[in-house]
Amino acid sequence: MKKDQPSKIQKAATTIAEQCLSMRIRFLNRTVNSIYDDAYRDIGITAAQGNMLVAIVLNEKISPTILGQRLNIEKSTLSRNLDRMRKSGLVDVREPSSGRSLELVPTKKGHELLLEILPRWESAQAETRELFGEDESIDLVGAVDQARAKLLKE
Amino acid sequence: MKKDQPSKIQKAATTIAEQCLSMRIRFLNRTVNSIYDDAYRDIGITAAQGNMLVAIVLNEKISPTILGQRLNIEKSTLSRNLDRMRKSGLVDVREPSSGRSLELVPTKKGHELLLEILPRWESAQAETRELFGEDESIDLVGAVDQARAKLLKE
DNA sequence: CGACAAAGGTTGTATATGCAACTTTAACCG
DNA sequence: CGGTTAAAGTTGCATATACAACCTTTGTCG
Repeated sequence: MKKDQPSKIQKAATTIAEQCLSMRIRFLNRTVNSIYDDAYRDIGITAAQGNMLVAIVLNEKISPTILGQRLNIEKSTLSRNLDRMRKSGLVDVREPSSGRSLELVPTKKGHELLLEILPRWESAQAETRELFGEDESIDLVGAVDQARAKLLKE
Repeated sequence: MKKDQPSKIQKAATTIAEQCLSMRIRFLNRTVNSIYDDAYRDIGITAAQGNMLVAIVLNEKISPTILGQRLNIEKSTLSRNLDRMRKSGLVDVREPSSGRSLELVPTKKGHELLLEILPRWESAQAETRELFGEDESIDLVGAVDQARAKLLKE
């Protein structure tokens, strides 16, 4: 028994399903970040907050605007994420010492938390590599870092 | 003038920043999905909904539970996403004809929307490939599809 | 058959995200 | 120096996401 000829609509759906990057990146995002969220859960932070904390520790006094450019996070998103991190005592959001940019500074608690994060990160990172294969993981780092550099240059 | 010896904390932050997959996948997710969201905005859908619609068109009468397994979307998330798509007339959520699984069926509007989606998807897909490089895009599709298959087998 | 376990969904709560509109104020410029 | 512009942030609203707790109903099995 022959199937019906696939309609234009079916063909469109097939093409998209077979190639779509958005679909795959969303899948990747849900799957991988749930691994990191699980790993960090017992120390009361999320993957999003862990990542931001790392960036702030490496860039003391960075402004939200610059941090947002580096991570490509929209300013309103960042504003609220920082608010949560401030409320849970991970970062200080200091008034500008000059100009109009706020200054982000990790608190003592924020610094110390990094030592709790590290082993959990290692385990989540290993689990992710296991799932997606060593080689692909490495390519991903390179590809994203290259794209980030390109976006920052613009 | 010599810098201070980097502390254990600084080293942890550096290691994570240089290698973390979670951070890069979040970046990728924000960056790429905003391209697709922009492309679809004028037809009133999001990348998330476009992706789900494609999956439902290719799998008529699929149940939310199965769809959730395929896309690795948590059932409560899916429940609310489907609710929005039902409200905007893209899918019917039918009562089970047998057993207890709902049946998802694209509406006429949902089907027709795919023809509007296709050219917008092509343009977003091209823009994404441009940004991340042809080769990396191809690897990404392969790597994610492989991981999806692995997760489904479990 | 009747009790119970498990599957399928929904709802409460919270985080993460982005767009649009707004406020404030530094910075610039005539 | 005063007026305008644009940068930096915040707030309102909406979507996407997940965990936990719950409700229903289907199977199952003694």
